[in-house]
Amino acid sequence: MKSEPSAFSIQALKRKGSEPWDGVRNYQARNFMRDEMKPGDLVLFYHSNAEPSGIAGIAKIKSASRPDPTAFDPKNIHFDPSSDPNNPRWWLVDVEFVKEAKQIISLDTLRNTKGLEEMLVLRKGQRLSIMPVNSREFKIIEKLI
DNA sequence: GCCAACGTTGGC
DNA sequence: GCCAACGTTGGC
Repeated sequence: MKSEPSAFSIQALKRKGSEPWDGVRNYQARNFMRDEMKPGDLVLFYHSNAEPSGIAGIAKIKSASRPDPTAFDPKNIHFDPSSDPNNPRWWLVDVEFVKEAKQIISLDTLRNTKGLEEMLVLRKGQRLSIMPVNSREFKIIEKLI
């Protein structure tokens, strides 16, 4: 799961303990949260637009998916007037802090680590903010954190 | 700050 | 259903 640290960092998650992953307005990313993520699933927390960009820690899915309340709040920047409360368009999961990396696992490091060649986040033009990681890749990265 | 890559919107 | 225009993402 990606986040710009200037907006919400792994340190912010550590401080707060957990956080509703609201504001996602991309259908593919929503589908991962709504349909695929289950409480207890582990997450790589990625800092985008950062210095350096890379994996900043590990988090865990805390809740089952639920409608994103910010979509119904006209004052919220993520308000979506076409999302019907009776048939919510946008969903979120609550994410819980697990671990902060001793140092960021940078994109450069990821690219140079054997076994991570196929990682989605390393693909050119990949802008998706939530994407799956396979368990083999996860284990390799877990050792680096 | 630049800009390539991509997703979404809306006229037709 | 096509596709140009537009907005956003995110590495650099």
